[in-house]
Amino acid sequence: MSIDVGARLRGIRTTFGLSQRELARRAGVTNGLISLIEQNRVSPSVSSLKKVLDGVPMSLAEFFTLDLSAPLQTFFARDELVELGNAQVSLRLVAAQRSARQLTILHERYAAGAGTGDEMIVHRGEEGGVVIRGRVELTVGGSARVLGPGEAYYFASQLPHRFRNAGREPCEIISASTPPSF
Amino acid sequence: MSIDVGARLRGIRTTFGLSQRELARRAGVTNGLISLIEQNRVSPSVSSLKKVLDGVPMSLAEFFTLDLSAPLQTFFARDELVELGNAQVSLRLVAAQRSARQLTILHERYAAGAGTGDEMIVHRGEEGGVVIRGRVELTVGGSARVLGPGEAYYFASQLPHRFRNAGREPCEIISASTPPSF
DNA sequence: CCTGCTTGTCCATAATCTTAAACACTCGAG
DNA sequence: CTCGAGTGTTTAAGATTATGGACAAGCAGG
Repeated sequence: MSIDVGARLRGIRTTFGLSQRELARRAGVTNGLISLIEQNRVSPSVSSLKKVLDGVPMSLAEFFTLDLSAPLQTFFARDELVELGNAQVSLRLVAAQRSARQLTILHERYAAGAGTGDEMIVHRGEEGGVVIRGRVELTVGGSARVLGPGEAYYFASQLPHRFRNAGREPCEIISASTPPSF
Repeated sequence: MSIDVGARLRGIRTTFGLSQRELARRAGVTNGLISLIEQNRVSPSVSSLKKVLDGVPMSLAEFFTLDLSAPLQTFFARDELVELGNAQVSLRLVAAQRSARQLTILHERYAAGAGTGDEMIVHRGEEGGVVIRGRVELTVGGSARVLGPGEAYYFASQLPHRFRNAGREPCEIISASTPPSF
């Protein structure tokens, strides 16, 4: 048995903030079983393990796919964001290292007068964001609007869209889109 | 027990062309156990299932990740390739539907009648490619197909596979595999 | 028709897993 | 300190799984 089922289960349970008894209650098994499994003193039957994981909840596939040796990074320092932009437009990607991302989260910064260009952008998915500094002119479909700090947007990315810094100081946006384009 | 472990195991075993006894011998368990598991008359312990899958070989993660109801596409017609390029650069993506790809690309060429030999190849990872000239007979798991120029393939390398030039002229393939085996 | 080899299934028993209950420990409140 | 409620662990007994062997069916060759 090369796979340490016990350590996996314990790691998952503690990650979810559950006690053995609480997990056992949710799963419909006894707390003793959880204890024994976590100590690798028994190799649970697939049906038992499934019952236990249902209490998390988590699928068997997820359980065995989980890579405990390289836990996914949760927090990212400022310089851990990956810069995708240029001198005028800074696009700093969150969790670029993560392989199976569902979201692209960007910290965007536009110099005065800068923007995404005259060409309208069109791609799949949806995107949204919040302006945190400066004034941004956002054009989506036929309509345009200037957004200031605290204001936000959300639209289907199939609609032609364009960003432009409409002020005299740099502006910043936190944006998110799915599926990942970077 | 919502997951049909028995059917999965049987499907995998037959795909690999193994009898219950042969798999049992490789796995170091009894053939009776294989039979009982496949009939879902027992829910094997994780350690037993691991032993059985080691005889294939296949990991627990792969076993539970396998989607039998919607098998991953193996063959792609010319128009099933997804174009990712533009007017200047054409990028036609193979198996765009499949998430989490990590590929290395090869340009392969087989002389008339040549191939990878009679032995089926089995290794870890995934591989795919495009035929650009000639005709190639590709056998993957139980199924075989002759692919011509513009057609493509993509499959998990754990499935026994074999390439053979099925035509009278040399054939060429642009292929990709992961992790790099050569 | 046999013989020999293969296949998958089934059964009694041995081995293992699961339960229920008790145990020891920690922590905070009274 | 003492109590209560929480934690994880342990153990014996009951439930389930795994084994080793027997069984019937299918197939190829003599």
